[in-house]
Amino acid sequence: MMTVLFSRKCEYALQGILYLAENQGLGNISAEQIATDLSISRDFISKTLQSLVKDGIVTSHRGKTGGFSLARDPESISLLEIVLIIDGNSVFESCVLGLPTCGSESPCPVHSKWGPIREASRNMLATTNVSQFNPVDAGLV
Amino acid sequence: MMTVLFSRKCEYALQGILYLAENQGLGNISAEQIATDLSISRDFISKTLQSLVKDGIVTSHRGKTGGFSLARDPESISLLEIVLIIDGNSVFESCVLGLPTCGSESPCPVHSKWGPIREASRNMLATTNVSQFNPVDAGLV
DNA sequence: ATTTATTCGGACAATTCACTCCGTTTTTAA
DNA sequence: TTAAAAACGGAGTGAATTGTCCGAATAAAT
Repeated sequence: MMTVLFSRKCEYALQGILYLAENQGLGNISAEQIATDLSISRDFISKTLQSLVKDGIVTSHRGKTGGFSLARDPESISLLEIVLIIDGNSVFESCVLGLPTCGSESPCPVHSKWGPIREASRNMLATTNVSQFNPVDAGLV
Repeated sequence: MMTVLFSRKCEYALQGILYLAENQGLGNISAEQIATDLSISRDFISKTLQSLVKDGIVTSHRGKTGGFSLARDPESISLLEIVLIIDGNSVFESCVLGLPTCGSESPCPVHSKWGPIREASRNMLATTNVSQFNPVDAGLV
């Protein structure tokens, strides 16, 4: 497995959203520019952002001067929301050992130990919204 | 991504090791029986355990009455050791957003938040040894 | 000795994931 | 009106992972 916790597509979605948040107010930003600045594939980040358009997180405009921008108030967009859209919530509910029957009724050997860690990671993502990374929104400018 | 944190092979390795720990003292246990009890593929768990044989975690015997058993004192086998053998340590050092440059010098937006969670998960695995799951070793019998 | 039951090794098949490519549509600028 | 630049859609490619299969080697039981 190459990725840590999330799929590649999810990682790119998070990177892309954070990039749009950081550069909010600059109007439409093309996939070309995002890809260049993040050093990732243009076609891939383009497709990833397109799927976020369908979910109402991002808006897009075609044609010259077209591109992507945030569709909503950045304060209302948590990292968790992005993760749930792309990867679903299986990360937060599946057994870490892969046991299909693991649960509160028939817990696996590390079930109780893993629970708090899983909750902490979920909570971290839920309480982190993308406005914290815009210099203006975060009061850094 | 189907798995939570570890590769399928690593999940099976952990399941297999825990199974051998639980049934320690019963002599050799065949891949057939392990696969049946864990409801997974016999050939796959067999191959996975074979790789653990090479690392000195598990011993194997061919022929009739052959099978697998723990090679070492179960107290000396931590879950972390298994994970490092199969999946390596990239899980514990890679950026959760997938940014290749992320580190203490140029941290990603969630670097400081993710650090403690990563340490907690690593610590959980490091401090959990498989003897805790043998009824005799754990003093449950 | 023969049969049976196992690990072992290698090759192979299937699936998923990550990415690429190409043509179409849309929109702005010249 | 034409050209350029962008998102969009769909198909296709490559690699890694996952899982299967088969035969050989080994060892115990009969």
